Amino acid sequence: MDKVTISEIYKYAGKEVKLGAWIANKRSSGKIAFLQLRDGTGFVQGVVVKADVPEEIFQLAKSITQESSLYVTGTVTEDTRSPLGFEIQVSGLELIHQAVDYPITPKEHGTEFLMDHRHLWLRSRRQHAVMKIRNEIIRATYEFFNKNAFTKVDPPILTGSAPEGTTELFHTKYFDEDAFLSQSGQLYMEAAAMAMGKVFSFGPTFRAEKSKTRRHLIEFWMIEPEMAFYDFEDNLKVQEDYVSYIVTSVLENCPIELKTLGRDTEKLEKIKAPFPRISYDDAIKFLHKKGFNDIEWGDDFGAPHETAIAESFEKPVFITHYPKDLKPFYMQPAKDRDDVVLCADLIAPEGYGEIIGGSERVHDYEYLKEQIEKHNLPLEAYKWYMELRQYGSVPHSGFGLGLERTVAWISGVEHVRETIPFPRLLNRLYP
RNA sequence: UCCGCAGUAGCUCAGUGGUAGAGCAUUCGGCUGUUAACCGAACGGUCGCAGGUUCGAAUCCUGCCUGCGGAGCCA
Repeated sequence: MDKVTISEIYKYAGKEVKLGAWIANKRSSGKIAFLQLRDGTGFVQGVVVKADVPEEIFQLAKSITQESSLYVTGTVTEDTRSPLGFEIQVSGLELIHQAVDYPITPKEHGTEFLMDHRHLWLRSRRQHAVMKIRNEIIRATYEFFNKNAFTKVDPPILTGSAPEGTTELFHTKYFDEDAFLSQSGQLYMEAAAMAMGKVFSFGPTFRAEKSKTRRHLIEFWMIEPEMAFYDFEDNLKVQEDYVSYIVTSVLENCPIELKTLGRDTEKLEKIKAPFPRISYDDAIKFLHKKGFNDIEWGDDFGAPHETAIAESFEKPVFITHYPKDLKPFYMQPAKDRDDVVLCADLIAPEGYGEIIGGSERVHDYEYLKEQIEKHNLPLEAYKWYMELRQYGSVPHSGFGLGLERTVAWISGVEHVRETIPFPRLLNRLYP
């Protein structure tokens, strides 16, 4: 008899198998019991017929509690009544551990309760599906960048200086020195691009902001590619190819998960490069036409503005050429005008907000020095960064994609807190 | 940090001045195709905390705590 997982059960139709599983739910009547089994690879129903098994097995099936663990033996049968297409006609049950009073019942629960039990909530169908989609996006990310000759480079997490200085950083100690948790690996990735050509990083990022919305986490994961000899246009091309690639991969490899989540896959099918673009100038005009009188040229967009722009497109949309004063010091100004920079934010459809921020970087030493001084940043801390412009400086570009926002959008879940196994939120450091 | 909403059984909620309620979970009984199974019964309470008004407060008032939604900022 083969020991199998639920994901490969379709290969064993008509055969007897053994399976390690947990009880997700159970229904029983006097002479038949239905066990909803899960093993981490999927969900399948075990059917226990009183007349076909020893009495103690049937009694065990009737009395077994939610989330108890057991070994199940039985014959795999095709059955159209099963969503999976297969069931197990149970012949034997071997209890491993009886669970008592599992807190997450089949009825509805509030967010606070579920978050307090996040370590158990992950077992549910919906959370399982989101984690599988997150994994597929991670897998597809490595595949995409490897196929396109990028090298993965890992920037440090402990840093001595603030890359942008604007957002709040987590402060810690590095023996006797002050240190901060990384809020972006970008500056290090620029150094890496000068060594390796095309690079990407994939790691955690920390922002000590008092943000409290469905798009924010205190600790989140970011993918940050950086490419030497790539200008603004080349950069956008990589971004739309990359985003299209991960959406296609999820559609191909996670159909059951998307169905579990009730995701409208027709909307995802449309996500193919190229993506539409709108300049900041035109976006302001567009908003004025839409009746937004609370915004003028030079103001940053708020969430309602972003959503209004995103809603007029079926694909993610690039908002390009923002005013220089709204953006960090390292962005390259446009060739024909000095008041806007060669940057783009990619706004996801359906109100999920900005998933990418990217730009062409300044490669002129004198101009960069001017900008650092203008932003009142300490030159000494950026000495190594400026040296990249003293030894064979080249035009280069890069971007950062927020993993959790991307997972939320592709999965169609409302809040990013469900897209990371153990979210760190404004009021949550546990479990 | 600001604005709004909420806190009652293990969970989700109803109860808006007069004996503390329902569904789910749990336990017991019934049921051969259930899909949040169903039917019957039992068990289950410091009504967030502190103070106040009142003959009487889950209910009205004040303060505090916690959570949720949104804003700002950002990925």
